[in-house]
Amino acid sequence: MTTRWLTPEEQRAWRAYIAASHLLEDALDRQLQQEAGMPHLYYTILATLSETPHHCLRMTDLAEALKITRSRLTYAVTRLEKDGVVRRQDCSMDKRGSLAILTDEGMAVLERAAPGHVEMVRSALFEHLTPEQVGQLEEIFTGVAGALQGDGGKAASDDLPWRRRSSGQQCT
Amino acid sequence: MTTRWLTPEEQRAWRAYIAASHLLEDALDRQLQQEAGMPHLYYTILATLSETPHHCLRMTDLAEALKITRSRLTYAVTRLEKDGVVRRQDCSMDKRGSLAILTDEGMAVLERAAPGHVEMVRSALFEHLTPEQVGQLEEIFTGVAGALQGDGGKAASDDLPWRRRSSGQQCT
DNA sequence: CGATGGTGGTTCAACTTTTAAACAGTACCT
DNA sequence: AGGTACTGTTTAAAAGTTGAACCACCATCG
Repeated sequence: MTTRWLTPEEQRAWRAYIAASHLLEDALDRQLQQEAGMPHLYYTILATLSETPHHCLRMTDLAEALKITRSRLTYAVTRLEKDGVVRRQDCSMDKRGSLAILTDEGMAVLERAAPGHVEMVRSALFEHLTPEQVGQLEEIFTGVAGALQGDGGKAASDDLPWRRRSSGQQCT
Repeated sequence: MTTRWLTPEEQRAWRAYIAASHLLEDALDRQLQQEAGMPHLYYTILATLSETPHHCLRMTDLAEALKITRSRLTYAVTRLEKDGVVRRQDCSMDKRGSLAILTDEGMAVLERAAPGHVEMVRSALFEHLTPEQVGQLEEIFTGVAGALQGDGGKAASDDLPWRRRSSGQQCT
Protein backbone atom coordinates (compact mmCIF):
# COMPACT_ATOMS: atom_id res chain seq x y z
CA MET A 1 0.00 0.00 0.00
CA THR A 2 1.23 3.43 -0.89
CA THR A 3 2.10 5.63 2.05
CA ARG A 4 -0.55 7.89 3.42
CA TRP A 5 1.49 10.99 4.12
CA LEU A 6 0.44 13.49 6.69
CA THR A 7 -1.85 16.26 5.62
CA PRO A 8 -0.49 19.78 5.99
CA GLU A 9 -2.58 20.22 9.12
CA GLU A 10 -1.28 17.02 10.62
CA GLN A 11 2.21 17.99 9.62
CA ARG A 12 1.93 21.27 11.46
CA ALA A 13 0.39 19.65 14.49
CA TRP A 14 3.09 17.02 14.58
CA ARG A 15 5.91 19.48 14.31
CA ALA A 16 4.41 21.69 16.96
CA TYR A 17 4.02 18.71 19.22
CA ILE A 18 7.54 17.44 18.74
CA ALA A 19 9.14 20.82 19.23
CA ALA A 20 7.09 21.63 22.28
CA SER A 21 7.44 18.29 23.96
CA HIS A 22 11.21 18.43 23.69
CA LEU A 23 11.36 21.98 24.93
CA LEU A 24 9.09 21.05 27.78
CA GLU A 25 11.01 17.99 28.80
CA ASP A 26 14.22 19.98 28.73
CA ALA A 27 12.70 22.74 30.78
CA LEU A 28 11.39 20.30 33.35
CA ASP A 29 14.72 18.57 33.58
CA ARG A 30 16.62 21.79 34.01
CA GLN A 31 14.26 23.11 36.59
CA LEU A 32 14.11 19.99 38.68
CA GLN A 33 17.82 19.52 38.39
CA GLN A 34 18.12 22.94 39.89
CA GLU A 35 15.48 22.73 42.56
CA ALA A 36 15.58 19.08 43.49
CA GLY A 37 18.94 17.97 42.17
CA MET A 38 17.47 15.32 39.92
CA PRO A 39 15.99 14.91 36.47
CA HIS A 40 12.29 14.66 35.82
CA LEU A 41 12.16 10.89 35.75
CA TYR A 42 13.67 10.67 39.21
CA TYR A 43 11.34 13.28 40.53
CA THR A 44 8.48 11.27 39.12
CA ILE A 45 9.67 8.29 41.08
CA LEU A 46 9.44 10.28 44.29
CA ALA A 47 6.07 11.68 43.33
CA THR A 48 4.74 8.22 42.53
CA LEU A 49 5.89 6.85 45.85
CA SER A 50 4.38 9.80 47.67
CA GLU A 51 0.94 8.89 46.41
CA THR A 52 0.99 5.55 48.09
CA PRO A 53 -0.49 4.98 51.55
CA HIS A 54 2.83 3.88 52.96
CA HIS A 55 5.04 5.76 50.54
CA CYS A 56 6.39 2.57 49.15
CA LEU A 57 6.07 0.36 46.12
CA ARG A 58 7.64 -2.81 44.91
CA MET A 59 10.28 -2.34 42.29
CA THR A 60 8.39 -4.13 39.58
CA ASP A 61 5.20 -2.24 40.26
CA LEU A 62 7.09 1.00 40.20
CA ALA A 63 8.78 0.10 36.95
CA GLU A 64 5.44 -0.83 35.50
CA ALA A 65 3.83 2.39 36.67
CA LEU A 66 6.60 4.43 35.08
CA LYS A 67 6.85 2.26 31.99
CA ILE A 68 10.56 1.71 32.32
CA THR A 69 12.67 -1.42 32.52
CA ARG A 70 13.52 -2.92 35.88
CA SER A 71 17.16 -2.51 35.10
CA ARG A 72 16.73 1.18 34.53
CA LEU A 73 14.75 1.52 37.72
CA THR A 74 17.37 -0.31 39.74
CA TYR A 75 19.93 2.19 38.53
CA ALA A 76 17.70 5.12 39.34
CA VAL A 77 16.72 3.92 42.79
CA THR A 78 20.32 3.16 43.62
CA ARG A 79 21.14 6.76 42.96
CA LEU A 80 18.13 8.06 44.84
CA GLU A 81 19.12 5.87 47.74
CA LYS A 82 22.58 7.39 47.69
CA ASP A 83 20.91 10.78 47.81
CA GLY A 84 18.97 9.64 50.83
CA VAL A 85 15.56 10.33 49.38
CA VAL A 86 14.56 6.72 48.97
CA ARG A 87 15.48 3.59 50.86
CA ARG A 88 14.93 -0.07 50.14
CA GLN A 89 13.40 -2.68 52.34
CA ASP A 90 12.97 -6.36 51.80
CA CYS A 91 9.45 -7.40 51.14
CA SER A 92 8.05 -9.59 53.89
CA MET A 93 5.43 -11.27 51.75
CA ASP A 94 7.77 -12.29 49.00
CA LYS A 95 11.37 -12.74 49.92
CA ARG A 96 12.45 -12.05 46.36
CA GLY A 97 10.85 -8.68 46.46
CA SER A 98 12.20 -5.34 47.45
CA LEU A 99 10.31 -2.21 48.33
CA ALA A 100 11.35 1.28 47.38
CA ILE A 101 10.33 3.60 50.19
CA LEU A 102 10.27 7.36 50.16
CA THR A 103 12.24 8.68 53.14
CA ASP A 104 11.21 11.68 55.18
CA GLU A 105 13.97 13.58 53.50
CA GLY A 106 12.65 12.45 50.16
CA MET A 107 9.24 13.72 51.10
CA ALA A 108 10.81 17.00 52.15
CA VAL A 109 12.67 17.32 48.86
CA LEU A 110 9.46 16.63 47.05
CA GLU A 111 7.50 19.19 48.99
CA ARG A 112 10.21 21.74 48.53
CA ALA A 113 10.39 21.25 44.78
CA ALA A 114 6.74 20.67 44.03
CA PRO A 115 5.54 24.28 44.03
CA GLY A 116 8.14 25.35 41.50
CA HIS A 117 7.46 22.32 39.41
CA VAL A 118 3.73 22.84 39.40
CA GLU A 119 4.30 26.48 38.59
CA MET A 120 6.40 25.51 35.60
CA VAL A 121 3.81 23.05 34.34
CA ARG A 122 1.17 25.66 34.78
CA SER A 123 3.02 28.47 33.09
CA ALA A 124 4.28 26.36 30.23
CA LEU A 125 1.07 24.55 29.58
CA PHE A 126 -2.16 25.16 31.43
CA GLU A 127 -1.82 28.91 31.59
CA HIS A 128 -2.69 29.09 27.92
CA LEU A 129 -5.39 26.46 27.80
CA THR A 130 -9.10 26.79 28.01
CA PRO A 131 -10.93 24.20 30.12
CA GLU A 132 -12.11 22.61 26.89
CA GLN A 133 -8.56 22.29 25.69
CA VAL A 134 -7.56 20.65 28.95
CA GLY A 135 -10.23 18.11 28.26
CA GLN A 136 -9.02 17.64 24.70
CA LEU A 137 -5.49 17.18 25.91
CA GLU A 138 -6.46 14.43 28.26
CA GLU A 139 -8.62 12.74 25.71
CA ILE A 140 -6.02 12.83 22.99
CA PHE A 141 -3.15 11.52 25.04
CA THR A 142 -5.13 8.95 26.89
CA GLY A 143 -5.89 7.59 23.47
CA VAL A 144 -2.28 7.73 22.39
CA ALA A 145 -1.08 5.93 25.49
CA GLY A 146 -3.73 3.32 24.96
CA ALA A 147 -2.71 2.79 21.36
CA LEU A 148 0.93 2.41 22.30
CA GLN A 149 0.44 -0.08 25.03
CA GLY A 150 -0.93 -2.79 22.82
CA ASP A 151 -3.55 -3.60 25.41
CA GLY A 152 -6.47 -1.34 26.09
CA GLY A 153 -4.33 0.84 28.30
CA LYS A 154 -7.57 1.66 30.00
CA ALA A 155 -7.29 -1.61 31.82
CA ALA A 156 -3.91 -0.86 33.32
CA SER A 157 -4.61 2.73 34.26
CA ASP A 158 -6.04 2.06 37.69
CA ASP A 159 -3.95 -0.97 38.26
CA LEU A 160 -2.44 -0.51 41.66
CA PRO A 161 -4.91 -1.15 44.48
CA TRP A 162 -3.65 1.75 46.55
CA ARG A 163 -3.29 4.26 43.77
CA ARG A 164 -5.93 6.25 45.59
CA ARG A 165 -4.70 9.39 47.28
CA SER A 166 -5.14 9.62 51.02
CA SER A 167 -5.18 13.39 51.01
CA GLY A 168 -3.02 16.41 50.34
CA GLN A 169 -1.77 17.62 46.99
CA GLN A 170 -0.34 15.83 44.01
CA CYS A 171 3.20 16.83 43.26
CA THR A 172 2.43 16.29 39.63
CA MET B 1 2.17 33.33 47.03
CA THR B 2 0.61 30.03 47.91
CA THR B 3 0.92 27.37 45.22
CA ARG B 4 -1.88 26.99 42.77
CA TRP B 5 -2.02 23.24 42.49
CA LEU B 6 -3.39 21.54 39.44
CA THR B 7 -7.07 20.85 39.30
CA PRO B 8 -8.07 17.20 39.03
CA GLU B 9 -8.77 17.72 35.35
CA GLU B 10 -5.38 19.28 34.78
CA GLN B 11 -3.79 16.55 36.80
CA ARG B 12 -5.34 13.89 34.62
CA ALA B 13 -4.42 15.72 31.45
CA TRP B 14 -0.85 16.18 32.61
CA ARG B 15 -0.40 12.56 33.56
CA ALA B 16 -1.88 11.39 30.32
CA TYR B 17 0.40 13.69 28.40
CA ILE B 18 3.54 12.64 30.25
CA ALA B 19 2.84 8.95 29.94
CA ALA B 20 1.92 9.17 26.30
CA SER B 21 4.80 11.39 25.27
CA HIS B 22 7.32 9.03 26.82
CA LEU B 23 5.71 6.01 25.28
CA LEU B 24 5.62 7.75 21.95
CA GLU B 25 9.22 8.87 22.04
CA ASP B 26 10.30 5.37 22.99
CA ALA B 27 8.27 3.87 20.20
CA LEU B 28 9.68 6.28 17.66
CA ASP B 29 13.21 5.61 18.81
CA ARG B 30 12.77 1.89 18.67
CA GLN B 31 11.21 1.95 15.28
CA LEU B 32 13.71 4.28 13.69
CA GLN B 33 16.57 2.45 15.30
CA GLN B 34 15.26 -0.60 13.58
CA GLU B 35 14.42 0.85 10.20
CA ALA B 36 17.01 3.56 9.83
CA GLY B 37 19.62 2.55 12.38
CA MET B 38 19.37 5.78 14.29
CA PRO B 39 17.31 7.39 17.05
CA HIS B 40 14.57 9.89 16.41
CA LEU B 41 16.72 12.96 16.91
CA TYR B 42 19.15 11.84 14.25
CA TYR B 43 16.38 11.03 11.86
CA THR B 44 15.01 14.49 12.47
CA ILE B 45 18.35 15.94 11.43
CA LEU B 46 18.13 14.14 8.12
CA ALA B 47 14.53 15.15 7.65
CA THR B 48 15.33 18.77 8.39
CA LEU B 49 18.16 18.81 5.90
CA SER B 50 15.97 17.17 3.29
CA GLU B 51 13.59 20.09 3.37
CA THR B 52 16.21 22.53 2.28
CA PRO B 53 16.71 23.45 -1.38
CA HIS B 54 20.26 22.18 -1.40
CA HIS B 55 19.87 19.65 1.37
CA CYS B 56 22.25 21.53 3.57
CA LEU B 57 22.26 23.81 6.56
CA ARG B 58 24.85 25.52 8.66
CA MET B 59 25.54 23.85 11.96
CA THR B 60 24.26 26.70 14.04
CA ASP B 61 21.06 27.04 12.03
CA LEU B 62 20.50 23.34 12.32
CA ALA B 63 21.08 23.40 16.05
CA GLU B 64 18.70 26.30 16.36
CA ALA B 65 16.06 24.58 14.27
CA LEU B 66 16.28 21.48 16.43
CA LYS B 67 16.64 23.39 19.67
CA ILE B 68 19.77 21.57 20.73
CA THR B 69 23.23 22.77 21.67
CA ARG B 70 25.92 23.09 19.03
CA SER B 71 28.04 20.69 20.97
CA ARG B 72 25.34 18.09 20.90
CA LEU B 73 24.84 18.62 17.21
CA THR B 74 28.54 18.28 16.49
CA TYR B 75 28.47 14.91 18.16
CA ALA B 76 25.41 13.82 16.27
CA VAL B 77 26.64 14.96 12.87
CA THR B 78 29.99 13.32 13.45
CA ARG B 79 28.19 10.07 13.87
CA LEU B 80 25.92 10.63 10.92
CA GLU B 81 28.96 11.45 8.84
CA LYS B 82 30.55 8.17 9.87
CA ASP B 83 27.37 6.46 8.74
CA GLY B 84 27.71 8.20 5.41
CA VAL B 85 24.33 9.85 5.48
CA VAL B 86 25.61 13.36 6.00
CA ARG B 87 28.80 15.09 4.99
CA ARG B 88 30.34 18.39 5.95
CA GLN B 89 31.56 21.15 3.72
CA ASP B 90 33.25 24.39 4.59
CA CYS B 91 31.10 27.41 4.14
CA SER B 92 32.38 29.68 1.42
CA MET B 93 30.67 32.80 2.73
CA ASP B 94 32.00 32.48 6.24
CA LYS B 95 35.22 30.66 6.79
CA ARG B 96 34.24 29.80 10.33
CA GLY B 97 31.16 28.06 9.17
CA SER B 98 30.52 24.50 8.23
CA LEU B 99 27.63 23.06 6.33
CA ALA B 100 25.96 19.78 7.09
CA ILE B 101 24.85 18.23 3.83
CA LEU B 102 22.55 15.31 3.32
CA THR B 103 24.22 12.76 1.08
CA ASP B 104 22.41 10.75 -1.56
CA GLU B 105 22.68 7.77 0.70
CA GLY B 106 21.22 9.84 3.50
CA MET B 107 18.32 10.76 1.29
CA ALA B 108 17.88 7.13 0.42
CA VAL B 109 17.85 6.11 4.07
CA LEU B 110 15.31 8.79 4.74
CA GLU B 111 13.06 7.72 1.91
CA ARG B 112 13.33 4.14 2.93
CA ALA B 113 12.43 4.83 6.55
CA ALA B 114 9.87 7.57 6.06
CA PRO B 115 6.85 5.43 5.19
CA GLY B 116 7.19 3.32 8.30
CA HIS B 117 7.78 6.36 10.39
CA VAL B 118 4.78 8.19 9.05
CA GLU B 119 2.74 5.08 9.52
CA MET B 120 3.79 4.92 13.16
CA VAL B 121 2.94 8.55 13.74
CA ARG B 122 -0.36 8.03 12.08
CA SER B 123 -1.30 4.90 13.94
CA ALA B 124 -0.13 6.14 17.31
CA LEU B 125 -1.59 9.57 17.03
CA PHE B 126 -3.64 10.81 14.12
CA GLU B 127 -5.56 7.62 13.63
CA HIS B 128 -7.58 8.44 16.72
CA LEU B 129 -8.01 12.15 16.23
CA THR B 130 -10.82 14.10 14.70
CA PRO B 131 -9.84 16.99 12.42
CA GLU B 132 -10.86 19.33 15.22
CA GLN B 133 -8.52 17.60 17.60
CA VAL B 134 -5.70 17.90 15.12
CA GLY B 135 -6.35 21.61 15.15
CA GLN B 136 -6.44 21.68 18.92
CA LEU B 137 -3.19 19.79 19.09
CA GLU B 138 -1.43 22.27 16.89
CA GLU B 139 -2.86 25.21 18.73
CA ILE B 140 -1.98 23.90 22.15
CA PHE B 141 1.58 22.96 21.40
CA THR B 142 2.34 25.96 19.31
CA GLY B 143 1.44 27.91 22.40
CA VAL B 144 3.58 25.75 24.62
CA ALA B 145 6.59 26.11 22.37
CA GLY B 146 6.06 29.83 22.27
CA ALA B 147 5.85 30.06 26.03
CA LEU B 148 9.03 28.06 26.48
CA GLN B 149 11.10 30.00 24.06
CA GLY B 150 11.01 33.23 25.99
CA ASP B 151 10.52 35.16 22.78
CA GLY B 152 7.34 35.10 20.81
CA GLY B 153 8.31 31.80 19.26
CA LYS B 154 6.05 32.83 16.46
CA ALA B 155 8.81 35.10 15.25
CA ALA B 156 11.38 32.34 15.02
CA SER B 157 9.12 29.80 13.40
CA ASP B 158 9.67 30.84 9.82
CA ASP B 159 13.21 31.94 10.40
CA LEU B 160 15.20 30.29 7.70
CA PRO B 161 14.80 31.88 4.29
CA TRP B 162 14.74 28.54 2.51
CA ARG B 163 12.50 26.75 4.89
CA ARG B 164 10.00 26.57 2.07
CA ARG B 165 9.55 23.18 0.56
CA SER B 166 10.36 22.80 -3.11
CA SER B 167 8.10 19.80 -3.57
CA GLY B 168 7.67 16.19 -2.59
CA GLN B 169 6.64 14.80 0.76
CA GLN B 170 7.70 15.67 4.26
CA CYS B 171 9.35 12.82 6.05
CA THR B 172 7.86 14.09 9.26
C1' DC C 1 8.86 -34.20 48.87
C1' DG C 2 11.58 -32.54 44.87
C1' DA C 3 12.18 -31.34 40.18
C1' DT C 4 10.81 -27.69 37.01
C1' DG C 5 9.84 -23.52 35.23
C1' DG C 6 8.79 -18.78 36.06
C1' DT C 7 9.45 -14.29 38.54
C1' DG C 8 11.83 -10.37 41.14
C1' DG C 9 15.62 -7.84 41.32
C1' DT C 10 20.40 -6.96 40.74
C1' DT C 11 24.86 -6.99 38.42
C1' DC C 12 27.99 -6.36 34.87
C1' DA C 13 30.25 -4.61 30.86
C1' DA C 14 29.77 -2.16 26.68
C1' DC C 15 28.07 1.65 24.74
C1' DT C 16 25.76 6.07 23.70
C1' DT C 17 24.77 10.40 24.88
C1' DT C 18 25.14 14.69 27.38
C1' DT C 19 27.38 18.44 29.52
C1' DA C 20 30.44 22.19 30.35
C1' DA C 21 34.44 24.41 29.70
C1' DA C 22 38.08 25.71 26.93
C1' DC C 23 39.93 26.66 22.39
C1' DA C 24 41.27 28.23 17.68
C1' DG C 25 39.84 30.57 13.90
C1' DT C 26 37.21 34.12 11.78
C1' DA C 27 34.19 38.18 11.37
C1' DC C 28 32.98 42.76 12.29
C1' DC C 29 33.03 47.36 14.08
C1' DT C 30 35.55 51.60 15.28
C1' DA D 1 45.02 47.54 14.68
C1' DG D 2 42.35 46.18 18.70
C1' DG D 3 38.48 44.54 20.93
C1' DT D 4 34.51 41.85 21.00
C1' DA D 5 31.47 38.40 19.48
C1' DC D 6 30.52 34.39 16.95
C1' DT D 7 31.38 29.44 14.77
C1' DG D 8 32.27 25.03 15.41
C1' DT D 9 35.14 21.58 17.55
C1' DT D 10 37.53 19.35 21.18
C1' DT D 11 38.04 17.33 25.58
C1' DA D 12 37.26 14.96 29.78
C1' DA D 13 34.04 13.61 32.92
C1' DA D 14 29.68 12.12 34.16
C1' DA D 15 25.38 10.05 33.51
C1' DG D 16 22.25 6.99 31.69
C1' DT D 17 20.78 2.97 28.98
C1' DT D 18 20.79 -1.65 27.37
C1' DG D 19 20.78 -6.61 27.37
C1' DA D 20 22.31 -10.59 28.96
C1' DA D 21 23.59 -13.26 32.67
C1' DC D 22 22.59 -14.49 37.24
C1' DC D 23 20.93 -15.79 41.94
C1' DA D 24 17.46 -16.32 45.06
C1' DC D 25 13.01 -17.39 45.62
C1' DC D 26 8.09 -18.79 44.51
C1' DA D 27 4.66 -22.01 42.68
C1' DT D 28 3.04 -26.03 40.90
C1' DC D 29 2.50 -30.49 39.70
C1' DG D 30 3.68 -35.31 39.58
